[in-house]
Amino acid sequence: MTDQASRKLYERHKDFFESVYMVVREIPEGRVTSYGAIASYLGAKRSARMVGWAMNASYKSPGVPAHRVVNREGLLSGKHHFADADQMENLLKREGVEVRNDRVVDFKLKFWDPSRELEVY
DNA sequence: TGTTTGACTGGGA
DNA sequence: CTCCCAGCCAAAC
Repeated sequence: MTDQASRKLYERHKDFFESVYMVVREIPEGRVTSYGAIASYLGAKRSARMVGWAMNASYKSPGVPAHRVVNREGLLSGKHHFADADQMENLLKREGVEVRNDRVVDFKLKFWDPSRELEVY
């Protein structure tokens, strides 16, 4: 591996959580995306779990709408990490996203894909 | 220092 | 539909 490549890898890793937060902050109200879609946009397609870790620590960073990130099936897999068991669902419903049985209704329609909606820098 | 555990996912049986 | 697996890698233990 070249020096440049390893430096790039290091930089990407160092800023990964912050990069995740930047993307999540761009999710419009009333829309949702998935851990994998964010990872994919950041060039780490197989690191969806790391996006989960980032969300786990997201309370430390202001203005990160963590409730708009769900899993690939539209399930609210992170609901237990919010203050109340129903907070994630309530936040979504408040902005017009219907939720039934811990799943986003019309997930396909509400889905916001950063790879399609954001410019690649 | 080694192992286990996940806010995950795509593929396969 | 269910179940399993490999790949992923930071934390926690």
